[in-house]
Amino acid sequence: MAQKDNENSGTGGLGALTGFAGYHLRRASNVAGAVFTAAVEGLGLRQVPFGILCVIAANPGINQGAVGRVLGIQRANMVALVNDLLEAGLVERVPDPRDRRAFVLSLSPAGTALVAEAGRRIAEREAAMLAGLSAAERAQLMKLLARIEAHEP
Amino acid sequence: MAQKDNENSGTGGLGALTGFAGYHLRRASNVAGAVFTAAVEGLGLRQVPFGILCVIAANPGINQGAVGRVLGIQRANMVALVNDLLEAGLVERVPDPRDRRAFVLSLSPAGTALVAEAGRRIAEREAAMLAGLSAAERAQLMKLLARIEAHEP
DNA sequence: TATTGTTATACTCTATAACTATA
DNA sequence: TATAGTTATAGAGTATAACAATA
Repeated sequence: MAQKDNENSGTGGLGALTGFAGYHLRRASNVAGAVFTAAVEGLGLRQVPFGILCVIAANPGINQGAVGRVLGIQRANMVALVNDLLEAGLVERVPDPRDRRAFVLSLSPAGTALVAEAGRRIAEREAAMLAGLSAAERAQLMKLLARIEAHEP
Repeated sequence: MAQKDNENSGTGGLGALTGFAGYHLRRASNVAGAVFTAAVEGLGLRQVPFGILCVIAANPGINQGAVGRVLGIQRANMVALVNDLLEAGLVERVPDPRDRRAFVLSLSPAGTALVAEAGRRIAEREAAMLAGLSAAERAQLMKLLARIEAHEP
């Protein structure tokens, strides 16, 4: 019998794992993470801080708790992340005059420039990553991912 | 002006992040991870060790370096992962008679039972996660993710 | 020389509990 | 009482460099 040299040809030997969406989401997410890392090489930027910068850029005056809620980051974890961005001179933080518990966040000129430059590079690399997908397939992918993101476990 | 209470209605205030596949892959992967955790509650199992068990189940006699290559796990990180599975009595490891550097891995009866039980639970929860997607959409999702997984950054 | 398994190490991301000061 | 920010801590996942034994 010349068929079936390999127990699981076509699945890479993944076995039951092949059918689980969670596994493929995690692997694909890791690939996208590597694409991100390659794209921003030399900029000293990682995925989560870049996300924070994008949210602040889109919502100047937002406070850090709200940023965390948008991105699904715990308040406790936001502290060090925002501190790093402050120390890097990418974000400015001033007390909120209407709520003395809170701080108002905005991007510095350097932060604005970095988001723009990183965004260009990431878009370029992601386009390469998705080059095998038609425009309709890319739109479909984003739609399907959005529906999974909306799921409450 | 009743329009535009929110700067970015529809995108959740994500700004430029909205257009990046990597962001949505990471968020969707996190949701799937939470679904996994809820599914296997009480089994003492996490995503990566479950993946290892599945690969060993599908490839009895495989060595740990090969498992790592299938799953994209560094050799160095495989050591502690396999040791944990050995200590938990889920995996058996015997020296490879044909290569004295290597060990041959297989599932113990407990490991086989755990993979079966966890697989059932995960399939059930993933079905709920994907309940809003048609069968065609689910197939499309898996196909698109597989193409991203195949990308070399 | 290359590969298997190993140790050591470090960083990123996520998670929980508890505290403070304001609201 | 609830919320904004904070501290401390822990665990999971991923990454690199270097080593010994074997191929």
